[in-house]
Amino acid sequence: MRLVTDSDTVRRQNRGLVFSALRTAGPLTRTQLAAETGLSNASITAITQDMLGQALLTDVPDEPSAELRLRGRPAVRIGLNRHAAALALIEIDVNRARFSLVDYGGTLIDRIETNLIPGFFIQTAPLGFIEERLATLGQRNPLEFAMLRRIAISVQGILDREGDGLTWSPVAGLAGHDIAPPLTERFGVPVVLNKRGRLLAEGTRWLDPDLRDARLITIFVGSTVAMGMSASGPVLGRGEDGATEFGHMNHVPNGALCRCGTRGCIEAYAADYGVLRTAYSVPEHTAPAAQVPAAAYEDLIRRAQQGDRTATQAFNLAGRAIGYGIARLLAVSDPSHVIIVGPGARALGLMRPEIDAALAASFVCRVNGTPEVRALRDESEPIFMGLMMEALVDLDQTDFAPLAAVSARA
Amino acid sequence: MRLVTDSDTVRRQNRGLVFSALRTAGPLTRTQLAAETGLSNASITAITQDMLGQALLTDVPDEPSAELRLRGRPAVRIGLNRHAAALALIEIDVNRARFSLVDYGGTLIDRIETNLIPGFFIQTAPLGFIEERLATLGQRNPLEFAMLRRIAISVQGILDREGDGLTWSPVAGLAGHDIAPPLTERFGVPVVLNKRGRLLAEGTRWLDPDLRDARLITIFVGSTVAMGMSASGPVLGRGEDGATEFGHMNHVPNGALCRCGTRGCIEAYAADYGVLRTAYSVPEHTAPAAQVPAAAYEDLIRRAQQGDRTATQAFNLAGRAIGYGIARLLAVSDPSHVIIVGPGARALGLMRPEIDAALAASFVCRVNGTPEVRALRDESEPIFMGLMMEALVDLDQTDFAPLAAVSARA
DNA sequence: ATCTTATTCTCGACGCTCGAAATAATTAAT
DNA sequence: ATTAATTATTTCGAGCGTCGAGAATAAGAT
Repeated sequence: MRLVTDSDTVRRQNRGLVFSALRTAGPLTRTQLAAETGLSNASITAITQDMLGQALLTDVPDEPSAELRLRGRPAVRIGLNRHAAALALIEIDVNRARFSLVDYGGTLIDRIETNLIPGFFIQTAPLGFIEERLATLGQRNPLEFAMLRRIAISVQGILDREGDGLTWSPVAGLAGHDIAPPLTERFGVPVVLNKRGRLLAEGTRWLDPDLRDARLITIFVGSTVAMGMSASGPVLGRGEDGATEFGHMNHVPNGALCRCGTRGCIEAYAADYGVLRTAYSVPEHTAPAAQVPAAAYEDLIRRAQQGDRTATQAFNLAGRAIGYGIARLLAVSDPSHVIIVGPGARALGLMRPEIDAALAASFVCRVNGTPEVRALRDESEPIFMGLMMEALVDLDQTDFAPLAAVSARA
Repeated sequence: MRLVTDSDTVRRQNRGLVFSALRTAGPLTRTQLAAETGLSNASITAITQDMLGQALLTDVPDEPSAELRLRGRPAVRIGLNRHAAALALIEIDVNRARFSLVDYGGTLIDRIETNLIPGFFIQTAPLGFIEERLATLGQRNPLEFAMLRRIAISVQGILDREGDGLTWSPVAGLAGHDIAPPLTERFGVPVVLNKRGRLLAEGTRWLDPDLRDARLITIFVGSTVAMGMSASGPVLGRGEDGATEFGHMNHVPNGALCRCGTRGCIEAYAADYGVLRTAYSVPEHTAPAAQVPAAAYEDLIRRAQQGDRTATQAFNLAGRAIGYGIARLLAVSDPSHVIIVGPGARALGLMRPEIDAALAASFVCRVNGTPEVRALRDESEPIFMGLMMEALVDLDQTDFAPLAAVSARA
């Protein structure tokens, strides 16, 4: 439902524009800011004056190495004030949890990392685990923690309707608890759960300027298969954000048994356990391994690269599952780029022939051409980036852009 | 890219709200309008005064049968002025073309209907055909045609990037021509091509008030299989609107030959020609029939309903293709309703067991539940409705909402 | 006629953007 | 050193659209 627009909305929108310009381009002069946002110089002056007054922005002393000094009044750049806020970012994976404290400028202040054994959250309640580590971060950085404005969590699985917890997760023991409300209660700030797949896509766009305007999907291939979509405009996927259950899209009716208990999911062919199962000729209806050692998967890739028949065949099947999955997705969405990330990215060369074949055999690709498929090795960086930028932009737009001007007092 | 917001934007947005309220609820009093839009009475007075002055709105004389007259100043309802504009709507199907002239209130003024033989547009240039009939409409209704503001066309197939024409269409001979620009040139109004699949979904939402807030997908099953999505917010599918190539989503790698030339499309199993091919045990790699007589398809439904084995089997395969298609779609989107329309809607009973089975076997349905699947017999009504409402709302928001106030002169 | 009541209109204030003109802070030229 | 030129930023007043409060309007009720 569209809402009434008034001068409040105008302020929020245009301040949002200023934040967004500074967030993407870094510190800018007022003149650049006017050009970037499309606002007039007069408005930029008014807006930045307010924001400086509220300590959301700060003057950036120009580097003295100003070689190409122009004539005229020197421009002074202003940027986001790092000390305006702090955020806690939490990444929960199957085998690792990472807690980061960052400031409003996106600088890492402190970090706690914990390796998790499979089934860890069956023993230990996730909420307590999280609270404890957040408290530690708070004790170690009391000043910054006082400025805490958001807790953002990256998770895998399916969120419940309100986004308070998970209804299902590949991380055993994580689903079924209310996570966000108790944390909000305890730390007094909004808590957001984000799907890792989408963050990956968002983060990838932030990290590569060439992709800033791309409509891209990322496909994580590793212990699971997960997809995320991201584009500069709004993107819809499941649950109105850009996260999907791609890995559990059916590939073959009644096919291989997946960790989720269903048969024929893409994941059952393309995740590490699926590839290993095929490679070792284990019947495809056999229960999947709970966890695959990274070394075993790496080893299989090496064997396939050296021409081992069964290993090659396993990656062919994986590529076929992913390829048809993408082809089917293309019937309802049209990304410009497809990026394969995670451990499986190293095997893209092995899977590519089958992926390409599947795409070539699809009607939409024949008519509209094929999106660019590429690999990206490290997924940890983009996920963190996506989580952080998502939270920062949310803070910009939701908390700071609406702030009314502090009227000047005599 | 988000744009600067100023008082112009405010006016456009809020006027858009007024149009939208009147468009969905019919004539309203100023007080109701204020409640519906959230604007203050003062603003509604100002806005409606302008719009009345520009003859976009008009007083609706209250029905004298005002039984329950309240005390106080009687409220006077205002509604959209039918005579403010006219629109030409064109629906092009495989076997029929329909040209309608409607007014700003959505009332049909005149209509030309033509049956098409297969391959008609190979003989006759589509553009000339369209121009000729539009000209006829203009001659028959000169007064209304003078108010023409839009030409909106419903087509099947894949639009080119600019939306000027089609790159592919199941209507032979229709693709490959520039259609919109010459029409704009000749008639001096914007011309929009809309994908039939999406219009169907939009129109269905307009026709059934219960579905007004649903996230729905419609699947047309007949001579083709086509899907559209529609929801109250923005919906993204292929090409950023809610239209997709669902019918050409792969169902079985290297499967039955589709009219599009690809193998294994859903359509190759579920469109009329696919079902007939299966029912008559024609090899699935045989070239599809160019057109299936409606009677032949009806007949097959009757035979299946009477228990004929091969006929039943054909509809089972069709249901399976559609069911897995929906299940795969659900991995990346989450509609609340799935509506089967077109000739195939009569066969939903025959296909439903396989559709339900496919959904039940999917992971997402097990976790999130199954969307409601229902049939809708007539597809012509919702397509026309969707085409009309789409064009009217576009006219409201694009042309009329931005109109500045006519400043009062002494 | 007068009172009551619901609807609509009028008026002044407020908040925001904008263009134009003024001011500020430099370098280049004299 | 002073002045001119140049670029960046601020100030000022106008314009526009919303809003709340109170006034005007047009009935029914008494």
